Amino acid sequence: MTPPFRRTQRSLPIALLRAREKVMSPIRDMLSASPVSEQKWRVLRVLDEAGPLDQKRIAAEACLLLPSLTRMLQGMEAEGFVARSGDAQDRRRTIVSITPAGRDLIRQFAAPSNDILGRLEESFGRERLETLLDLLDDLQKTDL
Amino acid sequence: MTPPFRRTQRSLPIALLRAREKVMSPIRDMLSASPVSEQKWRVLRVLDEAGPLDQKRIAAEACLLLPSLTRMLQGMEAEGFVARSGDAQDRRRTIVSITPAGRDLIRQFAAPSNDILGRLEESFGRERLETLLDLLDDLQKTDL
DNA sequence: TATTGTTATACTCTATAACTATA
DNA sequence: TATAGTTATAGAGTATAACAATA
Repeated sequence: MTPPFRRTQRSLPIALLRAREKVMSPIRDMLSASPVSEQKWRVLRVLDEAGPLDQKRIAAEACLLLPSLTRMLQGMEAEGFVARSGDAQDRRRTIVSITPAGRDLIRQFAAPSNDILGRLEESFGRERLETLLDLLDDLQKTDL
Repeated sequence: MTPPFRRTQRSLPIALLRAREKVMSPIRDMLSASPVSEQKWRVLRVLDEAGPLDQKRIAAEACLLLPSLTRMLQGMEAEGFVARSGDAQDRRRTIVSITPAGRDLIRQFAAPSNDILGRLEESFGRERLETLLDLLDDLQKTDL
């Protein structure tokens, strides 16, 4: 009788999780010295890069649910890291942008974050890392 | 001034998360019809594959913290999916094994689970999936 | 002294549904 | 009617420390 499943080593969901835990471990250590959670950090990274976005888009980009995001943004707005304003074209929408304080936070942790990923690049190999990122990107775009 | 970070599309932690969310989405739908959470499902998969393990090892394999695992195993034991027994050699340890009911649960969801991953393999490509799994496996083993 | 596992505790995020306002 | 976002609520998992038993 053949086993009903791929071995967990060959299970894509578990492999993705294990790889992510590996990479996130030092980043979590870094973020523990910051005023934001891992999830809030993702929101800041997305806003810093993409510019102002509505909440639905942020939720999709940062892999969060809208109700979770609402709560997080309320906190982050109170802490001064993001600002929210209504969309004049579509008044159902709220446009969220990163503030100077939010950018300062990002910059403050840019160095340690890049150190971590630089070390990874060194031991794992730049070319293989590029290949991995390409594959992950394609996977995300694959029809299921 | 160059941007201080890689684009989030090229950020490994976010790429891993997005890819995982993509793959997990249909699997979560599947598990919603089961009596176990995503995390408990991981524990069952690990036990089914590796055989009886102590809790520290399960936690490492399934990417869970020991206190979380303790609570989950108490529930799973009450539900009859796992059994726990003391280790005669080292009486600090608890050995956990999957029960017949646990295996039944695994088998019950083997087909839909493999369907999902089969569809993925079809659209993403078998060879690229193998490459991706190899890279993820290597990443997990990389020194940081 | 170090390790395995448990308990306690506080907190955060997840998940769903119901609701408001706007389109 | 559908969509964007909020609120409410329940529950599960995360994280840390402190503890017990054993090594």
